[in-house]
Amino acid sequence: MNLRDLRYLLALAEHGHFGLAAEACGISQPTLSVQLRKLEDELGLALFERGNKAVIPTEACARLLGHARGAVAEADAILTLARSLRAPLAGRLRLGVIPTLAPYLLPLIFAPLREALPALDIEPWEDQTSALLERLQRHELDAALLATGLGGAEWQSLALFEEPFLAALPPDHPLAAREVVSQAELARDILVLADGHCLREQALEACGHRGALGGTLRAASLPTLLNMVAAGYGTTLVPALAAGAAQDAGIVLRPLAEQAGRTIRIAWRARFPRHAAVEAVAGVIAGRLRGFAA
Amino acid sequence: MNLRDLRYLLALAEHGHFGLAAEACGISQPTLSVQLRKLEDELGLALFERGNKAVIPTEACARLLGHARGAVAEADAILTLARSLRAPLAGRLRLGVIPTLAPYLLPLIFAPLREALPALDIEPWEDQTSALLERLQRHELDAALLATGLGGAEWQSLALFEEPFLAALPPDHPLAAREVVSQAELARDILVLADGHCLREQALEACGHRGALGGTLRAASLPTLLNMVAAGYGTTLVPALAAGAAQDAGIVLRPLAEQAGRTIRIAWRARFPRHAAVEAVAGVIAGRLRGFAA
DNA sequence: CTCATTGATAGGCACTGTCTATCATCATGA
DNA sequence: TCATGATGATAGACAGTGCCTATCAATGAG
Repeated sequence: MNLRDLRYLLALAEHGHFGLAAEACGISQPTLSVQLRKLEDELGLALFERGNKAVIPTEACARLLGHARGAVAEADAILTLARSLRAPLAGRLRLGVIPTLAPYLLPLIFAPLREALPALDIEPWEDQTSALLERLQRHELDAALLATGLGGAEWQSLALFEEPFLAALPPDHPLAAREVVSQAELARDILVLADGHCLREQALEACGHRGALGGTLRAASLPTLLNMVAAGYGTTLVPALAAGAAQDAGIVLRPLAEQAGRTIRIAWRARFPRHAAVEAVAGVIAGRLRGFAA
Repeated sequence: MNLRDLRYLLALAEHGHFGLAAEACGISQPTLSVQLRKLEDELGLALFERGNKAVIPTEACARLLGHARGAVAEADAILTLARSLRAPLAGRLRLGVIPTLAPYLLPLIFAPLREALPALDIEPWEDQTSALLERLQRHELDAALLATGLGGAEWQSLALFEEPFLAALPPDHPLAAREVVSQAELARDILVLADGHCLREQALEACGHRGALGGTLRAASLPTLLNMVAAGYGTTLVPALAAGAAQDAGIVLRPLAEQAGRTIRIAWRARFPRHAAVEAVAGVIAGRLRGFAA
């Protein structure tokens, strides 16, 4: 049995006339005769009583018609739904974002994304890099905004923009009087984020620290870290997008003597079929942040 | 798109593995690969993300799966329903019966029919011959029990049994003393049914009357006619199956000098596909009434 | 590095859905 | 009564396609 056969069945039941039903189906009358006979043979029962003036469904046929209509309707629903899903730039896109980026970047890009890709429904998910990659691998995310490069043929990624690091100092800190701060000076009383944040390692590396800091306070989030710096517990490096939040917290920002920063990338599974949507999102974000490093 | 394709789709979504899904569908793995690729091409979207360890439905696919399940379920319902409808001796059979027969015959045959054809659901409909034939023609009845022969290639019929006529007399009627009553004597004060009842014409013909009776009382139904005879308004002919009812009404019955009666037949449209059911019913009725005329 | 697993591809075969042409049946009307 | 038109069924030919076996390509494990 076939969806086509069911369409023929419905057409014949509706028209009560082989010729007209065949025309409605876009086939010839003999074809309809043959196909319907086959369907009757397959089902093992007479579906229509052929009269001289009319072709009338048998009672058995009448009881099948509802199901036939149901099957055809479901099939049509699939076709319709597929047509609406076909546009790669439409539908839900689950986008992971690391915590040191999300609160500062997302407000900047939501409006441009909505304007450029109105049919794309972006669903953000904030977590640390390793968690995001696991979710990507489990198909629980479609793409992620990260600050680390990643290798392996299973991943694909695009660089979006460079985000410089700035020295963050309490207002009464001796270095706050300088125009420019060197990493070595900053490193003496630097505070960093807790384990798992990629910014932690990147900040340590930028300052020349190699191992972990013993006994140093560690903040669980960037806002907390900024508050600790503002309260005079030490210094830190902040990514440039968080500059506004840092200043609001009462922190003094200074450029680094040796420029340092991180590259924000968007990453996805290499086999992800809707990579076109990801690339479109990448284009919008890169466009919005163009020239940001300067 | 095809029901088969949808079954493949569901199997692959369930197993997440081309080889296993193909085996479940009873086809080879390459066939499943090809067919699924075709379905993806037709729908214009990727349905599965092929990984090295697993084949995972895309979100678009997940939204289609429900409809696919629906379509397949409806198709299966058609197959199941067809299997149960296939038995020709099952299901509803709408059986017309003329009014001068129904109340006397039906009580006799219901039990044997239920026993012999338990799956057949007989739905009686009482009306006069012409109305029954119209309903048959409109497919509102499947068969009818009639007392008249009927010609034309569009009809088919089987004789079931002969039903003799008996002379029906008021207890105090002069003829009630006879052992046998001749039609000519009976005809002098005969009462007949109203127009439309086939028994009216048959009774008149049996008594030698050719035209209509002027000014004679006409009963709308056989029970009424029997009551009129019992009350002494005149005589009549009753079909033998109504003998019990006539005697209950206080009527004296006598055999006719020249045997007369009517043939009860079952009739159906020549093209009716379930004629096997009608013929089975005919067999049961004929068997129950065998030897009735004697 | 080698081997096993998994999905994709190629070529060939058989089935079947479709067409045109034609027939059989039946009702209608001159 | 017979010709005519309408309707569905049948026959034969052809093209499309679903399916198989054989094989390849990519990937991951030992």
